[in-house]
Parts: sequence; C-alpha cells; structure tokens
Amino acid sequence: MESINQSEILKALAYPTRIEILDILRRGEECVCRIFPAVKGSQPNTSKHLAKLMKAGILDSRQEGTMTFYWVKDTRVYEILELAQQMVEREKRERSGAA
Amino acid sequence: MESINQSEILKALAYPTRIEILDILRRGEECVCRIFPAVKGSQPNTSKHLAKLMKAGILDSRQEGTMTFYWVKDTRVYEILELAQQMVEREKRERSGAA
DNA sequence: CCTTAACATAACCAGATGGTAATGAATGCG
DNA sequence: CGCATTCATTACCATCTGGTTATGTTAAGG
Repeated sequence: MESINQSEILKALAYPTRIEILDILRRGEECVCRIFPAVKGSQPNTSKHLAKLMKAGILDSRQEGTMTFYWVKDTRVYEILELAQQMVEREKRERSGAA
Repeated sequence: MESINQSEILKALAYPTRIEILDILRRGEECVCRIFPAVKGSQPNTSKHLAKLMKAGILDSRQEGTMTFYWVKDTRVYEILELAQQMVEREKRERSGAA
C-alpha cells in the first residue's frame, strides 16, 4: 500500500539502461526475451530494471504463455525524457557558445 | 569538460531534499543561509545537494560578500517535476478507483 | 512426466549515495 | 590584526544501487 512519489518516479527514470528500455517500448508492448538483447544486458539484470519501472508505476505487464509483455502505462515519461534531453542540448550550446 | 546527459539530470532531480530546494528557488535566487534552514538540513549537507544540482547544470550561482546565491538556470526542471507529480496523482486515482 | 523456454528472485559483491562532524577558505567588521 | 560569518570541502560511515551467478517457478511440448 506504499504509494509512489515524485522522486521515486524520477529515480526510476534516472538510469541509462532504463531509458533505453523505455525507448524500446515507444512502439508498444514487448516481451523480456526481446528487451534484454536489445539493451545488451543480462536477463536477470533486465528483469530487475523492469521491476523497478513497475514499482514506480511506469510500466504495466501481462503474461502470455511463458512470456511476459511490458508496456508504458503513462506516456508522460516520454515528455519528461524529452525535457531532460532539451536541457542537455541547452547545456551543450551554452558550453560551446558564450559563458 | 565531461558533458551532462539525460540520466544525470534526472538523478539530480530524483531526491526529496533537492526537489524541496528547487521549490524554494521558484521565486528566484536565494542564499545558502536561507536555503538550508528552509529544508531543515545541515549547512554542509545542503551545500552538497546544491553542488549536485550545479554539476547537473540545473542551477547557477553568484557570490555576494560571504554569501552564495543560487538560482534555477533552466525552468524546464519545473515542467519535469510537474509531470512527475501528475503521474503520482494518476497512480493514486488508479489505486483507489478500478484495477 | 520430463525437459526446455522464459522469466523472476535470491544471494552476493563493488561502487555510488547521502548523512554527520570536522576543517578550510574567503569576506566583512571592530 | 583578530574574530565571526558564510559557505565549500574533506573524512568517515551506513545504506542503497546495479551487476553477476545461481536458483526457483510457470507454461508449453514431446
């Protein structure tokens, strides 16, 4: 019954592999058997990352036979990632330009 | 010269005390001597959080006498926090409602 | 049934993170 | 100058995090 807060969600997003996972899930649901090769990680490690994204309420999942399919429950995560990317690019411009 | 990336920015945001700091800075710059009592933290600890936000390119600072003033360099952080908050509220509704 | 496939979980470890207490450095003031 | 103020930094410690390897667990197939 422990509910989620702002920082839990951001913590879940704040890791390169998990951002990669979310990029893979942009087009829709995917099974673990296709996710972990795509992120070049081990199966157990990828499962742990998926579990973290689940606990943060970012993903949902369903079973189909022996496979588990995951998908993004709230597409606002992509807006967050987009804003973070814009901030990175702003930083880049700032470093090369003035200041 | 190490440039910042998406996950570094999100990591910097993903902690309650630092979110509090950003809330305090919504109205504009503030000195450390006013920030650390406001977040009910120690001075050294608050300085470390401020340093982390600086390294992520989220804050900027200036000296004035013995005081250091910090402010938010890129207001997109507030959009990110707002989206995260919306996700929290969505989760809450989902838990009390269906599912 | 027994095996295989797909996935989750546990056990373990190295490194990162956040806290405190102590110290250093810069500025302002009597 | 001597001292206080403001802040950053260091040293140290407990906890969290992410990785691997090993081990369940569940469903399908022969």
